[in-house]
Amino acid sequence: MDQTICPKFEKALSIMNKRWTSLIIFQLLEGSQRFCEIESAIGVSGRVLSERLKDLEKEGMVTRTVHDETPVRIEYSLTDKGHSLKPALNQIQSWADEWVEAE
Amino acid sequence: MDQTICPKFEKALSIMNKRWTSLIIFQLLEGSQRFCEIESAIGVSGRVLSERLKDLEKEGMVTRTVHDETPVRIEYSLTDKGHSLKPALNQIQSWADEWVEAE
DNA sequence: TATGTTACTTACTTTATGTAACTAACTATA
DNA sequence: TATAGTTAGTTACATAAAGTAAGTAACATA
Repeated sequence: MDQTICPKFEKALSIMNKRWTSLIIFQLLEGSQRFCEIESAIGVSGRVLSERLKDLEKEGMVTRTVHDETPVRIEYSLTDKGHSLKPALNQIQSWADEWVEAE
Repeated sequence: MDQTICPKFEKALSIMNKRWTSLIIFQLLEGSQRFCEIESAIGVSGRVLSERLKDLEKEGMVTRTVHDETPVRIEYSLTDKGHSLKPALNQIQSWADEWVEAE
């Protein structure tokens, strides 16, 4: 285990490479959304979504807002840090458009 | 499980989000390297590295070249498809520089 | 003959994820 | 008042993926 790779870059990948994380952020780039919306939009299980949203909150990338309506409405939205991943995700999208074949 | 997300993008993420894949590609952006070099540079286990390199070959992103020396030397290098991920990885690097704190 | 080299593979353990049922805190309906 | 319905989770259990460490093939050198 050498240390030839930038630790910030490694940290970034350790966040983004966790399954579902990038898709959750991509989804939230469309605007704030509630738990069940994210769940059904990207097909992640509630168990993992819950885990990821907590991680992303800890990383300061996502904000959780409780609206005291009935039934309770909880909104997840991106912080500036979360939003700033947009160019990277767009680059991945461009790569996909050019290199990934449609199924 | 809706289908609101571009399938090409999802496919791209399913490749890139597999643990170690992005780091392997990032490492190979420096030039072709052999198995044990990649292994020690990024700290991936041989078991998984072997698996990932096979996947990446199947996806047409990595080429495996055998040099009949003693002991045998096997070089892994990026194809155009693999190399073209550079802008996306650079964007992640930029994001990391701006937003990830040094430890 | 024993040791060293690279590039793996195999067997086994630990961790991560998927699945589906369950809970809390309410409201609406019968 | 009991029953069912809502969202946002959590829990327990099963399966899949990754880590660990030893083993193998095919050579060469000491």
